[in-house]
Amino acid sequence: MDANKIKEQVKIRFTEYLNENRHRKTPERFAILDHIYSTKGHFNVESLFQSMNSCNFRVSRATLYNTIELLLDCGLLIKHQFGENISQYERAIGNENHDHLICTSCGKVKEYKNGNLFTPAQQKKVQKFKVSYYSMYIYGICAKCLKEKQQAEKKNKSSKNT
Amino acid sequence: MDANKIKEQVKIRFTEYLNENRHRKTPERFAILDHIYSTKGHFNVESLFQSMNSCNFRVSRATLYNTIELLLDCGLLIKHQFGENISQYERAIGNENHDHLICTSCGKVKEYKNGNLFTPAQQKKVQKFKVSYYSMYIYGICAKCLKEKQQAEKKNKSSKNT
DNA sequence: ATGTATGCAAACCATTTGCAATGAC
DNA sequence: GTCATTGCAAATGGTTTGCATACAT
Repeated sequence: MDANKIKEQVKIRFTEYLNENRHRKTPERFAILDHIYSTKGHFNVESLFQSMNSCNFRVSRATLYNTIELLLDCGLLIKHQFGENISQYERAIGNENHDHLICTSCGKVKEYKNGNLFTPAQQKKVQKFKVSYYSMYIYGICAKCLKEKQQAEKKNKSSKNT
Repeated sequence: MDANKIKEQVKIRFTEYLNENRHRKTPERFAILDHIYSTKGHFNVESLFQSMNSCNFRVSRATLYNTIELLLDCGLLIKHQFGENISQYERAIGNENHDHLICTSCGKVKEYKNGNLFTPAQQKKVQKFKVSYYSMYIYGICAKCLKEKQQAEKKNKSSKNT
C-alpha cells in the first residue's frame, strides 16, 4: 500500500503549508487533495469536478480552482498546457518524472518514462513518434521572488509570535 | 546577414508547404511570416497584432490565428503555454534549442541555452533559480496521424496529376 | 465573534466561428 | 468566374471575479 503512504505524506505536507500561510483547513481542500492522489494520470478541472461530484463529494468549480492554486503553490500538483486551451494537471509526488509526447496532429499525449537520459536531438524517432521539436520547461522560483518570499516568511513568523 | 538568409529559407519552405496543401499564397501570409522572423523572442497574438498594424501592415486577428495555425503545422513556428492563458510563440528556425525557466511566482520566462546537457535532477540550482519541477515536452506526429498524413499526401499527388 | 472559504452566477477575455466582401487562382 | 481567404463582429468556453452565506478559527 505505497499509495496510502503517499496520501498520508502529502496530507501532512499540505497541512503544514496551510498552517504556515494561515489558510483554513477545510474539508473541501483535503477531499480534493485526496481525490487527486487517488489517480495517477492527467486530469482537468472539468473531469475532476465530474468525478468528485458523481462519486461522493460535492464541490464547486470555484473551489476546485482555488484549491488547485494552493496545491500548485506548495508543489503538490503540476500544471500542463499541451496546446489545447484546457489546463491539464497531475499529482507531483509519486509520479516518476517523465517526458510527454504530444501529437501536434491529434493532440493526444503519451507519457514517456526514460529517466533523464533521453536526448531528442540524437534520436529522432521514439516509439514510432516523429519528433518535430521539443521543449524543456523548468518550473521554480526566480531569485527575485525567492527573496520576497523569504522576507514575507520572516515577517510572518515575527507576527506569529506577537 | 544570416538573418536574411533564414528569412529566404523559411519563405521557400512556407511556399512549398502552401503549394503542397493547395493553400493560396496571400500577401498577408508572407507578411506575417516575415514579421515573425524579424524578431527572435517570444510573442503572442496581441503583440504581433499591435506590432504589425503599427509598423506597416494591416491584418486582422482572425488572419493571424489562421496563419499561425499553418506555420505551426509546417514546423516554422513553435507554440508555448507557460501557465498563463495566453499562448506564446517563437520562430522555429534559427533559434537554438533552449530550455525555459519559468517562475511559478511571477510568471516570468527566462531562456536557458545549454545544449542538451542539462539534467535538472542532478543540478537543483540554475542561475539562482530554485527548481521545483520540470517537464520535457516533445512535439511531433504520432504513428496513427503520420500514416493518415502519408495516405492523404499520396491521394493528393495522384489527383494533382489528373 | 471574526473574517476566510465556499458556491453560485455573472463577467472576462483569448480564441473560434459565421458570414459577406475580397482577391488568388 | 470560382472558391479560398480576409476582416469584422458575434459566439464560445475555460477561468476569474463579486458577493451573500457558511463555517474554521
